[in-house]
Amino acid sequence: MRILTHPSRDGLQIDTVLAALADPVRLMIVKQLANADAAQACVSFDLPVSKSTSTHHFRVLREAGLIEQQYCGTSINSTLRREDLDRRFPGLLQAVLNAS
Amino acid sequence: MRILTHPSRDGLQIDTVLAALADPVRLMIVKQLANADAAQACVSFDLPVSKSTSTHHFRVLREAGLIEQQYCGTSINSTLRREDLDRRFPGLLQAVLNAS
DNA sequence: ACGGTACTACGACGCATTTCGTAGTACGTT
DNA sequence: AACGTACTACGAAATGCGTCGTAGTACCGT
Repeated sequence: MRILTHPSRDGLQIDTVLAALADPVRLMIVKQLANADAAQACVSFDLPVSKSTSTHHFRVLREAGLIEQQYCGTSINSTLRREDLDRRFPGLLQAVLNAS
Repeated sequence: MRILTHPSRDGLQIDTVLAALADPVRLMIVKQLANADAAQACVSFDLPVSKSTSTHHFRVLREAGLIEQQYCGTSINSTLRREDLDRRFPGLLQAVLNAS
């Protein structure tokens, strides 16, 4: 329960990334992260689902390589992997964030 | 069996578009369409699934607004809705096509 | 040590999606 | 009219996904 694994930048797959973004709840998370200046604890997100469902979605995002999560006390701080995403799939993140 | 309905450009939803792109078979179709100079009949696609499954995926793409399909004899010619997509979600299609 | 907070693991349920085969329709050709 | 081609509709099976509750772990504060 101490180490969270993340895929490397070169390991990001377009299929996985698109699938991760294709869920409305996860899209909310990504948008809230994009608008945040600092890292956010999971608990600070405003999501219309239960705690365990949140955990599930954060895990999907992390395993797809969209966010980075690290422990900080009892919390987990999440950040958007902007730079890695922009390098690997230029324009993708911005296009999704601009939408709607 | 004559008229195929397509969503309007303003009716395109980012969730639906991303979900449509998140399937490997459908991504193949989109890529093959992007590389084609002219409209393609469904039969000319090289896909690792059965005929009825192809029909299903083409329908999903059409209903998401990614492709346009029109009857042409016994065939259906499909084209990518590049312009509509670029207007509605600038940069998205290109980013996906560039990936991998 | 105790309690509280933040998150996870697990199992379960319901629903959507992917897949296919079969049967059928529409159209062109002979 | 008869046939072949291209695609669709429908139903069925398998799989996957989103959702949740419960029980549990890890950490911090008192």
